[in-house]
Amino acid sequence: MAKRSKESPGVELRTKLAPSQDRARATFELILDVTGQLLGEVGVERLSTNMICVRAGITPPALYRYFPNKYAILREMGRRLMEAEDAIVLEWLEQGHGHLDGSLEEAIKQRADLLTRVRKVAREQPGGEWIQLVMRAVPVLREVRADSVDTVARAIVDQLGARYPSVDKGRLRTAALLSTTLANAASELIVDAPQLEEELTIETARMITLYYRDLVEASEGDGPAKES
Amino acid sequence: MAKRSKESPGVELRTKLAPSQDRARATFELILDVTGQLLGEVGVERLSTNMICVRAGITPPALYRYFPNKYAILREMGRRLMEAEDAIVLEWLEQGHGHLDGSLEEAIKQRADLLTRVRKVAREQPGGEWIQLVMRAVPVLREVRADSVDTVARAIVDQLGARYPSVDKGRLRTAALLSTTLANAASELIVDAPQLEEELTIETARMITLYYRDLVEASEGDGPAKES
DNA sequence: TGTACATCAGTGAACGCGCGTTCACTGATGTAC
DNA sequence: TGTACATCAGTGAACGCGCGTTCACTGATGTAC
Repeated sequence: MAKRSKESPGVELRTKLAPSQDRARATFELILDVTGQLLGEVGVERLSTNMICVRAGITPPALYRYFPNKYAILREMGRRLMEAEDAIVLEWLEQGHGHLDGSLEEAIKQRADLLTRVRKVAREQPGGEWIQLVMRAVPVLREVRADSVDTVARAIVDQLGARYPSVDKGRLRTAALLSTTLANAASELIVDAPQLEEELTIETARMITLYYRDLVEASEGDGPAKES
Repeated sequence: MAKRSKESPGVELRTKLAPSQDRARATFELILDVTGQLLGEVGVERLSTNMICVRAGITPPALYRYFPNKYAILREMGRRLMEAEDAIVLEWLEQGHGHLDGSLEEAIKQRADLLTRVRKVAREQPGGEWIQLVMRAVPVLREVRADSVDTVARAIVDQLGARYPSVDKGRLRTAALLSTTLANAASELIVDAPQLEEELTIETARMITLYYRDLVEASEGDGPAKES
């Protein structure tokens, strides 16, 4: 979660009091939950603290007890989602599923599984599919997402860099950024075209896997993979 | 630009009067221009019609003469950007640059050129890099972007479908959606990491090209491209 | 186990502000004769 | 070329509303003895 210091001036994003009683914890969670619902229904720009309070059945001061403003709520939601997603990806990497030595189809299948699991986490969080979008569209929140992408990219570079030392680290990092970005973008595409979920998942996995393969093979001394 | 009918109820998105005099046209353009500037500075949610008027040096009724609300302004900006980008892609396809018969490196270079040109169009429009984001994050505007992606995807299916008839049309469409999505996502990544522009462009081109290659080769009777 | 007290959690009501939007109007531009 | 009139473009000032936020308060929960 890194650099909390570099926050843009004027907008406090940290949560305030941490709830200590059960009732309070329930309220805190309810606020996040309701915000997630509303995100999908009305979008960020029309979302307001008053609206959240009405839907949650609480009064504004209860909300302000925990959050200084709506951006802090969104940030907390984003932080949690990123954390959950990152955990899945990091675990997957540690288990060595990111390696490219076995069969191509097997590697694709492994990656498709990963994509499915990451999306499942997002779907289980109310409004989860919208939060990623919000993290990008709201300037003050971009950092949360950037941190997450950075964390994942680093882990990929570490893992694959160790396994395939001949691959240029810079290119590996670019590849990591791109594949992470494509995976996220594909998720958002599925929100618009849910009937294509399965195909999009497998094809995204294929696209990423083919690319890493080429990257690894090209650097292993036998030149660009398959020039024709 | 297709289905104008399916607009969400309650939010009018069409522009109102078309300006007929030079002064009016200048005002119209100024509004779009200023909105683009502000988009990057404050984000969609804090953007307001009053704010636009102040920056443009006009009074609110002047703005309301042409636009019913801020979403109509954003829609017009989005519509223009999508139109300009689509035109470039469609022309590129018609010139046959999307074919995959020549050398791999040549195909990648052609595609990188395309990506660069598309991005250039976005950059030339004030706030252009933010508009794509807004088109996705604001529910009422998603249709504009979806239409554009759809247009491009269709063109790709037509072109490649004619050239490589053995490729399954459904898969081709999925591929078209994915590649378009990746290209867009990469553009947004470059906003955050401008120093990586060149690498990200070439690697995005590589990723897409490798994928199409595999798709085409796999269906041309010799099975999956390179199983190991 | 009961009670007094401290702390935590949430309420009711209101505030000032900037939002989107509109009214009745003035000034600029174009056009007919 | 000049003038009268129609239309177009933009102004000044205001509106009601919902926004974010805060005040002084009540009720709920936990704790010490």
